[in-house]
Amino acid sequence: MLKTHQCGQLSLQNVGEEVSLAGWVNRRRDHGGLIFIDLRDRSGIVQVTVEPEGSASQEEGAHEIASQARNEYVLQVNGVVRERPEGFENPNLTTGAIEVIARHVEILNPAKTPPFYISNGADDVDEALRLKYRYLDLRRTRMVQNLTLRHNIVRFIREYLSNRDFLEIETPILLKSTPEGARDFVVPSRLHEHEFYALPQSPQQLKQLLMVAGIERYFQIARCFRDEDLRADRQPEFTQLDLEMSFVDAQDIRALIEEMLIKLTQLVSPKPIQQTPFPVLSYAEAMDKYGVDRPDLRFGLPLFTLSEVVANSEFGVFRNAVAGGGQVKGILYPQGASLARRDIDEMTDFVKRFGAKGLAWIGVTAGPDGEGNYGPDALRSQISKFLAQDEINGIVQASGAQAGDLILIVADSPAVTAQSLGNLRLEIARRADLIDTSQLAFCWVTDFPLLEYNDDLKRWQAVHHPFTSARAEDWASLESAPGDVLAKAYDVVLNGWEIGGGSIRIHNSELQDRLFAVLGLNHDEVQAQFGHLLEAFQYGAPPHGGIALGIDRMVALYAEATSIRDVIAFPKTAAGTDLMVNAPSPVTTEQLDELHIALKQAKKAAK
RNA sequence: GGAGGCGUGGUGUAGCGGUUAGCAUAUCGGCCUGUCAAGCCGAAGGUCGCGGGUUCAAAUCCCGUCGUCUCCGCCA
Repeated sequence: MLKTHQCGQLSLQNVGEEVSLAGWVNRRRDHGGLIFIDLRDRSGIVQVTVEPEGSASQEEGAHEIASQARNEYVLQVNGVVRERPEGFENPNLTTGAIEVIARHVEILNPAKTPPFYISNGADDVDEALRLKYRYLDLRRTRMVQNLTLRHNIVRFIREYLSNRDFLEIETPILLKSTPEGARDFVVPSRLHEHEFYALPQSPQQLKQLLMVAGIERYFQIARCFRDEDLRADRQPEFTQLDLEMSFVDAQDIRALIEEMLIKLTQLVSPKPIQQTPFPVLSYAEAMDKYGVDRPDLRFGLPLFTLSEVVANSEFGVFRNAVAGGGQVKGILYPQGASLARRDIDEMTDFVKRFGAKGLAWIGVTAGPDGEGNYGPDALRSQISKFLAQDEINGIVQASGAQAGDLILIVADSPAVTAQSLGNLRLEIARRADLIDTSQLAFCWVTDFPLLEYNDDLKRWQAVHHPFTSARAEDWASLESAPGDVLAKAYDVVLNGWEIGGGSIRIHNSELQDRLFAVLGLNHDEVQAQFGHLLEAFQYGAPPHGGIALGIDRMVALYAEATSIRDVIAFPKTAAGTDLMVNAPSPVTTEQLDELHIALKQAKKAAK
């Protein structure tokens, strides 16, 4: 070993010891006589002090070598740990009470000047540059911390589940394409002309087959692949804690995961959990109150329904929305009644992104008059003149608005209303700074619909996936009222991010056949896609269910990163490219020939 | 597939129709024994992403294009 200690671990305990350190020059302060070098390794930073040339503390030449060192040079330093003289401690450094007086300094490797700052904590470097030089970006303290946190989280999960009799089992990466769900990444087969593997979107079918195999308790830290467009919280390849159990019901899995998340949080986060046991909301409740199926419970601002109040209003926008099967719902902007018109216009544009045609607003500037009415003097609104007095009173009452508050209203289809107000709720919280970031707000969302109607395909589709079981009492209405059937499915949500979801599966091939029939899949299609699974279920499949947690998102939340890219060592850009290795890239004609592949004219080249 | 933001010395940015393209920091040289965002003096460093257009004149306005970020669609 070139080193006896890690830089960041030295303390007053080590005073007097002769140590060998090796690491990178974080910063150098050359006073001509004295030279200070902040030496950095993964553990942290320690100050190396090189005394003037000829000092008894050092070998000949050490000062000269130290004066040649530059940022990011790789150094080995031998010297004695010394308590810093009084008044020269650095409280900003964990090792700030001591310093290492250099006896011998050696440059193990010089370094080019890095293309961006590594040593200053600022996070303001162009991300494309960080990604191109990711190996330098990862030297930064923040990134080392994120990778360490990720390791600790995964290690805890492995231990927790192993202690509960789970087996970690690997499943294939080269697998089979299924047209359902996300777009697959496909891999051409050399040995089988014109045939392809697909990378798994998740190990879903394999973990169910492991249950048929009698494994009973399985987990895997699994890489998953989906060829869909990216977002800040979505990468084409991502990591899930994939888990499946036999002989359980939804509550068992939820209890297991909830305990794991609570213990994990205690281990890796200084923040308290807002509420335990985790609140449980039905999907219907979540949509009604928050407009999303992954509510951020760190703040209030519930949506309220005004459909009944304005169903017969003179105001056509409201009346027609209700008459057409839509909804009129609102949200409160606390102390927003005096917002500039420009702010309101910005929020109107904001909800239009989600399909809303407009945003009605009523500023409540004063309390009601003696008869309980909110008259013109108490309101600031572009629509109040179209509304009857009792409608206005009803709206204010339903909103719970106090003087000074602003009521914002959307009238549209239930889907558009929910989406626009659900997102507006987050926007208001950001604008008014209402998000309590000192807590972690977990919750469960349950009782999802089993099926949703796809207007484009004119058929029913599985909301979760086609192996999800309906609630026992709902099987009877599968064919008669598919849209009303609720699933034994559950999502776990943290601070408004869906961090996981799962379900109890169908283990009975008769019920599975009925579901496929409702999904409009004919026998041949089912056999081609899922035949192996259905056949397996005929050999004594245990009742089973599971869950998958998004590791990248979890780590990002604990790390307070805004993008999962910051907790992935080598992530891809929003266009799915890797800027460091330059992927994807063309392959040679020889490679294509072996794969029996001919390329069509590229779209770009055709122009 | 669509919408929007950004692109100026290595890095971060100012400039938004006429500037010698400014500042900070990094880099290089000199001085310096207690700094920790060290300091002081000096130097070097720019095809203003790329292409076209408008104009007497473009970093600046317009169009296209490339890269990147965010969002919508998409993500069982």
